[in-house]
Amino acid sequence: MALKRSRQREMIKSFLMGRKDHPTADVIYSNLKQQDPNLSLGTVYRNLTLLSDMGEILRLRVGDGVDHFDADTSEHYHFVCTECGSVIDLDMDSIDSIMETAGERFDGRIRGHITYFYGTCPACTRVATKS
Amino acid sequence: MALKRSRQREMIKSFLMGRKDHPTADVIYSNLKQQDPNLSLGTVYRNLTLLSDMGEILRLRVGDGVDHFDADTSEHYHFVCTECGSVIDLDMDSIDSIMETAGERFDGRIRGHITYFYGTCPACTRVATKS
DNA sequence: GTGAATGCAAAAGGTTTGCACCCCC
DNA sequence: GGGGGTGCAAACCTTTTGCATTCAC
Repeated sequence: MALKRSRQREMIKSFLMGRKDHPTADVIYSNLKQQDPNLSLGTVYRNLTLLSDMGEILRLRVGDGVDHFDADTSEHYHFVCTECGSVIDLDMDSIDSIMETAGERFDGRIRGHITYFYGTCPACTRVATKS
Repeated sequence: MALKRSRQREMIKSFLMGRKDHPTADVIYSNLKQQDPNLSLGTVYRNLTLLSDMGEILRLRVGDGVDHFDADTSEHYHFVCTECGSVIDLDMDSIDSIMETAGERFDGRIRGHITYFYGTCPACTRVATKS
């Protein structure tokens, strides 16, 4: 049951660390497939699941039906563009205090929250505004 | 292209209005199938999609891989139990102000946010605490 | 050498869709 | 009667999984 290192897992992790967007399994696969033609999609999924279970990466379910992955596990929030679907990191203060608000009239135990902001990203805003 | 009423759509909508949990398409289907054995799952999905496109119901993607539906379209928040998967309405004040926080250092246009709180629901908390 | 990891392909969900038939206006 | 809605089943997509093989320790 001991974890063994694998070239594939390292490829996947470092690919992810090198990107600020939040690629899907398929994007990761097609990119890495070029430098390692034997790579299989199942391996990509297995490692993404493993890494996120270990807490080394984040699995983002932004609601577009496809999982996105993020190597930045620090607390931060995401914005999803409803035009182009891109997922962007937000530089903002913590809003953890909303959990207190949520817990005031709730009997269970609130351990966390998932928040996605959506709207039009800078690039799409520019296009829409263009004269 | 004009919308015609359909017995099935009305069944679905009123079933949904009669529940405070947030059933999945399959739960809706199996329940209504009993009073209308000819009902098909495709029809349920088509109508749920139609109703949510019209804004008459909400499609909740809570991250468990299955869509949940809610006839209450008023602004409110949801809690998802990580033990039993139940989705519960939260009685809480608006946290729309988080959008201002999010927008401070962001160039795009933020139009909304989706927030799910997660943790242990009242029922599961009780079980876990039981001596 | 042992068992974890891979590659391949099949399977498993959940959701959508094509098509012939039905029903509402 | 025309066109939207339904039922049925097949198709779709993303993700998971079984199994024989390969690789790390």
